[in-house]
Amino acid sequence: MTTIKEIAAGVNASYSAVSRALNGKKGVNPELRKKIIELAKDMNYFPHSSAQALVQKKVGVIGVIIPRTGEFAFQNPYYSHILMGLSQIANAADYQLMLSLGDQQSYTEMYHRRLVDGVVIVANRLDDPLLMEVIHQHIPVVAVPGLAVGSEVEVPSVNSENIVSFKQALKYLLDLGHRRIAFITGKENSLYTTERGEAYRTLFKEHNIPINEDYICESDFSKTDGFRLMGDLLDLAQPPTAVICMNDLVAPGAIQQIYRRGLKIPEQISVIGIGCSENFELYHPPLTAIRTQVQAVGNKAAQILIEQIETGGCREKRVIIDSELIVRQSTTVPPS
Amino acid sequence: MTTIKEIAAGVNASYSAVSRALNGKKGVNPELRKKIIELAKDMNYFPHSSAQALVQKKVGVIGVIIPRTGEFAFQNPYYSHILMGLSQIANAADYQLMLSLGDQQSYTEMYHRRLVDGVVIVANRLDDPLLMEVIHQHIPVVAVPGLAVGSEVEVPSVNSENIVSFKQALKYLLDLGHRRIAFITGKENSLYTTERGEAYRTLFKEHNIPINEDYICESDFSKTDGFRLMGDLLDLAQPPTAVICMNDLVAPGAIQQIYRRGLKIPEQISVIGIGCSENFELYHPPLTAIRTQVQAVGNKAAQILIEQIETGGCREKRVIIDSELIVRQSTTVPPS
DNA sequence: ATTGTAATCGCAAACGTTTGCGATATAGTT
DNA sequence: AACTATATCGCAAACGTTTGCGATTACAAT
Repeated sequence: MTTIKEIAAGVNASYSAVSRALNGKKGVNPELRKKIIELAKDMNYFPHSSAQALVQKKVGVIGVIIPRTGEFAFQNPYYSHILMGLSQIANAADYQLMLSLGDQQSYTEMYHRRLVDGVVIVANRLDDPLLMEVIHQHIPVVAVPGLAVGSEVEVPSVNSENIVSFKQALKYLLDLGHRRIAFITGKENSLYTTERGEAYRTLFKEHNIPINEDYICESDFSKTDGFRLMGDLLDLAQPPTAVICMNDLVAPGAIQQIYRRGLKIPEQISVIGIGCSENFELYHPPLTAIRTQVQAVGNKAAQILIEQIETGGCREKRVIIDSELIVRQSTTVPPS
Repeated sequence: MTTIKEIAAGVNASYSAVSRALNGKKGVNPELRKKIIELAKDMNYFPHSSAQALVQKKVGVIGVIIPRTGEFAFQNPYYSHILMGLSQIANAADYQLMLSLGDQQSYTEMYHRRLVDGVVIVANRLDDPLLMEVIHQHIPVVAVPGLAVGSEVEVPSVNSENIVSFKQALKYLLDLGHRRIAFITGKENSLYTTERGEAYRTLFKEHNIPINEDYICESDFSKTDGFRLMGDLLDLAQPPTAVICMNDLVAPGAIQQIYRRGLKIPEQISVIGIGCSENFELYHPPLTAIRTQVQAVGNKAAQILIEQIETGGCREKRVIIDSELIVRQSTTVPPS
């Protein structure tokens, strides 16, 4: 471990000269600076980040908290996309990512211990206790996907667009002639569930179509649950002619159930997916889906958080990243 | 930010008394200790980790480096399982996880800057340059999956069992009567590719079956490539009657290609997967697969790394976690 | 020769901990 | 009463940086 002192001794200068030289600050003779920089490289010097953090009051780390709701929530490609997105921006701004899986870690504690300069909370529950802690503290934080609009607490958040694109998908199915449209949604208190559920209900009301509550079923976001619930749907006396699946896990689960029953997609049932998967066109058949740009969500979240850390403020309180419906071959007119 | 000094002032004691009390060390009067602990809680005190790191010469963070080989290598559930496994053990031992995606971060730099106490490198390339850096330094490190046996460099590593289970799967297919057995493998310089490829060749030689090189095709581990290569295989004049897929991404890609061609599994082609997915039984049909216990790999890797950090040594140089073949319904006798 | 200006440089404090060591106090033993 | 053993406690150094401030120097302008 070579320190700044050793370099100082090596060139017969003071610590401060070395520090200034290495940090590109003025006040050090050009040729001394050159000698310092060379020696530092020769001695394989790296600044001790803890020492820096102590005096700079900043560690250069942002925490990423992913609460473990089910056993394997982290399995969801949603999370890897978020992480990729965060990583890109954070690294470019010289921040590291500290990952906290599971529920044991309080982000408040991470911040108070100065392990991190700020935190992005990937919380899918609207009433997430971790998220609620934020109210009485003012800690740099950004929530993904954030709280519902009109919620009493105000937290900067980034989210993919849920409502317009979902209505677009529904409308597309209605236009094809579908009326028995199922929606395998997520857990009750998730923002996605709330927003899309409302979109479903308002659109049906706008079109004066009665809502069959049997067609809206709550999953735990998992493939297993997609499989199970699709089974329930197909067991109904009047099974749906189309189904929209909440995310990248529910869709393959549901599709596998459909094939298990020996049904054909889209001839006997139309399927629409939602998610960030790059592989929808590889599905059998290629899957009509709402493409959410989760990586872009991660990008934006990192950007907003870093802005908070460095300026103390935050211009954008609630950012929404576009989603779009891409029609492929898993949807067609309902069977007659 | 409440510091130890403020607490000391609050109870009219010295910093050292507070420190000792809070760290459960002896040498402080029980009732003073009680007062200190109470006040610390009241004042919402948390130790400043950088200050601790400076004096303890340890930051309590382990780095996880996941080199970005393709654009989205991180998509692979392999990585989330590793992370879950690492997280479990690390958190239990009061370590945090620092995640470095992409190739820009040198783990050597992470260590030299004292951002981390040690590093686990998730490298799938045997000649990974990051992994090679380790040779001349002695830094606490563990590689997943590690280098080939007999490699000149010796790095502690953890891996899932590749050879025995793969031979078992092959033998199972041979016993069913298959001779045209394809293997969609990974990239050339990956340990998995190497070990399983060798297993394939030796077993075929042992059984005096000529090896058709067309049946062994290298993927980039992605679903897209699984899809593409399965297409190539089915285009052969003598297409295989069975195929083994490298990982959790290649298998669904290949299966989707098979369905795209209108073929039936397993009647027309048998499929075996390999991976850590919990969802093999949800596949259509339920997928015969080698189940690798990647989360357990992560557990072990964390344990070994922490042992290195804390004791300086490492008893287990190369750990292998069992894999097992689970026969489900995607395999049967070859079509006549 | 004097003053002014600017650049270079080092001292020392500060960041918030932990910890060895010596000082003091208390209790116990003879 | 004298001594020992033990427990409690604070001082101050140490960890490796950064940085404000004052000191020094050089050089030009007066």
